[in-house]
Amino acid sequence: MCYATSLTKSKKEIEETFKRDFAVPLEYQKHYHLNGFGSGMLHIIPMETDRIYPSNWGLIPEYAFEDPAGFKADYNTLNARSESIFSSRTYKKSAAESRCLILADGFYEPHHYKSKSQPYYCKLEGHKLFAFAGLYTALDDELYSASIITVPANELFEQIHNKKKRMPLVLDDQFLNNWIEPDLNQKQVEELMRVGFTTTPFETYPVSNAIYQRGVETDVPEILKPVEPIDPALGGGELTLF
DNA sequence: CCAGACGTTGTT
DNA sequence: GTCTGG
DNA sequence: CCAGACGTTGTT
DNA sequence: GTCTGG
Repeated sequence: MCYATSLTKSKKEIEETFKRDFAVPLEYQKHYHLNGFGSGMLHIIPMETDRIYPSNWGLIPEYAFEDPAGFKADYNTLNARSESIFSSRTYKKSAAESRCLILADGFYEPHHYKSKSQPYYCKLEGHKLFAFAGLYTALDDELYSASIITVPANELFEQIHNKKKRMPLVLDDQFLNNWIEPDLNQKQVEELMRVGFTTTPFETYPVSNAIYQRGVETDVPEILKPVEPIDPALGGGELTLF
């Protein structure tokens, strides 16, 4: 998936880590569980801006600017598959011209076991900030829309996200600036998507199924508390290296 | 040719 | 706006 | 795990 | 009978 993320750090820590300021500081809010189907904002660094901007989650292509709500109702663009961004009518323009860094410090993946599902919270060692590779369009001067790129799951994430076996493209720190360089050609972007996934170890553990329920306030610190795994083969809490 | 798609993977 | 499918 | 599919396509 | 999807 990657239909839910977290960004729990302070404005100051985010600005220091990514060495850029918030363009619209008042828009920033921490999120412990930001649901892609909700209305909470992502925070992104669009190409050639050098600042951090709020962004709706779910890229609205330019051809749909007349009716963004109608488009959202018909098409799910929370994620964009790396394999098809250059052939997709919806994503190709952004793939070539409008890539972004999507700031986060965690995300949620569903794990399936005996016809049940349990979400796993996934974060980097030390709960460090990181950036997803993303695509965007500019809705106006201060608001964007964006999608998180997904790639085939690696050895860790195919155990966790064991149904779809996909994972969001978490960029290694060394590639952050590369991803938003304006003059990359298709081959270079494709190479970054192939080799850009972070080598930093992940820590993953199961959390409450409450994040699947409607009408429950899940965007609270307690949502990050580990719970008992339903799958005995996948322990929780340990550092998983790969 | 023209109408219609254009997207991805979630749970109860 | 542009591509795909019927 | 268990239920359900298991297939291909131009028509009114 | 065996694979896929939920």
